Amino acid sequence: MKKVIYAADDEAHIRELLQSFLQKEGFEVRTFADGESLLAACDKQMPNLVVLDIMMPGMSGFEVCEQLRRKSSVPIIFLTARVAEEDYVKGLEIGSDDYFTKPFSPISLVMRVRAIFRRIEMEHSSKEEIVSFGDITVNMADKAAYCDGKDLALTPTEIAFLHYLMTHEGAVSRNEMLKQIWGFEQEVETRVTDDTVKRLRKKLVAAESNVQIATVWGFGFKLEMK
Amino acid sequence: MKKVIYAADDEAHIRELLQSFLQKEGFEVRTFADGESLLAACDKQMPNLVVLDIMMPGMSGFEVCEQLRRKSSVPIIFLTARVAEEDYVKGLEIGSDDYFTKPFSPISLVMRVRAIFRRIEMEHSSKEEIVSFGDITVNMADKAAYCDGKDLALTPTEIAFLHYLMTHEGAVSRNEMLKQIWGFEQEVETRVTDDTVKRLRKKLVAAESNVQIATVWGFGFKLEMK
DNA sequence: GTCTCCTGCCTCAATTTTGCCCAAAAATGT
DNA sequence: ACATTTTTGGGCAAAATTGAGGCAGGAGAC
Repeated sequence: MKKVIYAADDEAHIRELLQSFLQKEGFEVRTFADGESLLAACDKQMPNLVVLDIMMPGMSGFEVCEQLRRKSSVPIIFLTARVAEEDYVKGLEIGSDDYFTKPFSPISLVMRVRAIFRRIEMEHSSKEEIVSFGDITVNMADKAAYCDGKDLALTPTEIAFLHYLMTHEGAVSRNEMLKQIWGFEQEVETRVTDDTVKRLRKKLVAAESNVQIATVWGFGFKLEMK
Repeated sequence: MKKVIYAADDEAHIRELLQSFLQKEGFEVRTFADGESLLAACDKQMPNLVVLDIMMPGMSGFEVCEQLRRKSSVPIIFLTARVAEEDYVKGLEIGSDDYFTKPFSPISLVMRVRAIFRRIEMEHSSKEEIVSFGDITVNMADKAAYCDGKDLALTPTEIAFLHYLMTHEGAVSRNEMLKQIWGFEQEVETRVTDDTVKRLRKKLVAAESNVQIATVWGFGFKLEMK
């Protein structure tokens, strides 16, 4: 899914510059000659990032920013011809993410945009929810496991089992599994772990993963790479 | 709760500068003369933000960043004496958040730090009024949802449900929904979520949206694009 | 008062998961 | 080599979960 970027600037050649450089990076870009039309477009669909010139006829970039901030925390980058510190400070105070002084280096702008998106994605994916081993990735937020990006279609028990194996170094005993995943007190046959392993193995083989579940004889299981 | 900031720089006067300005802003600041000691401190307690000089004896700022990124997505600001573009790019590529070229304006740094924290808080408090996913845009101010700009005519419960799904990454459990949208204490049948999903799906299909609500078996739901 | 719409709940059918049994295979001990 | 213990894999059916249609009470509009 392409990231959508809206940009407002009254100077046509700046709009062209933004359009061409950001589009070349694979973003979907829409430019506007003034803040009002950008705001109107946001009401229909909020973009993933906004670039605002500060000095514009009609609403200033600051005013547009304030309006946007009532509805959304979409990242905003200001463009300014003035270098006065107070503008900079004011811009950041009302919630912008960055600013560039004209003339700016397009490559720097692109880099900054990518840095902002990377930051947001990192915040979202909150790291420890996603673990990987070999070509297998388990995403607990999605409650799903993937092999090379392809969904393995695991059931709740299977996901829990695999995730436990992946987050615990070395071999894991059957009793530990029964305690952690099935609940200690439950009257389940000790062999249920084997059932889950059986089904997991089948799905791993079907997906041609380079990961396999090895048996630790008389003890439990551990993950291995072929 | 004070935000904690760690900073590493081999130049004493830079450390003093950072210490005094950031402390004055109400942050808890600890400075280190090299990257190793900063990493060691992170093992004890991860700060809310890290400032790294790139050129340091021992580990470079980049190396410290790479180590940190294995454990955390803590925001990182680089300080550099060099203006070469490749350094900038490299720094951003390995997941930093920003950079400053020495000599830098302390007030600018402080502003940037506050902007980063503000951004994180906004992300967290997910009180977004306008959010989009695929061709769907939900505007909580209007209590309306649009598919490509066309009103979906959703009811209050449906709007709340869809908005919650859109503002929460990954799958959402039925219990979470019941708690957040129907209110925990209420004695509602667990299946009411299914009812809302049923009705939402019907409207999404009718609007020919590229968004669909996927079932996470035994857990809840999540948004997907076709 | 009447009408419409929203929403929770019920039921039945279809689907999926999962614990269990059993026989064969593998590993271990004597 | 032989007996014993453990693991494997197939198959099965009970249990759990979900989807769709329909219904009715209640809030709000007219």
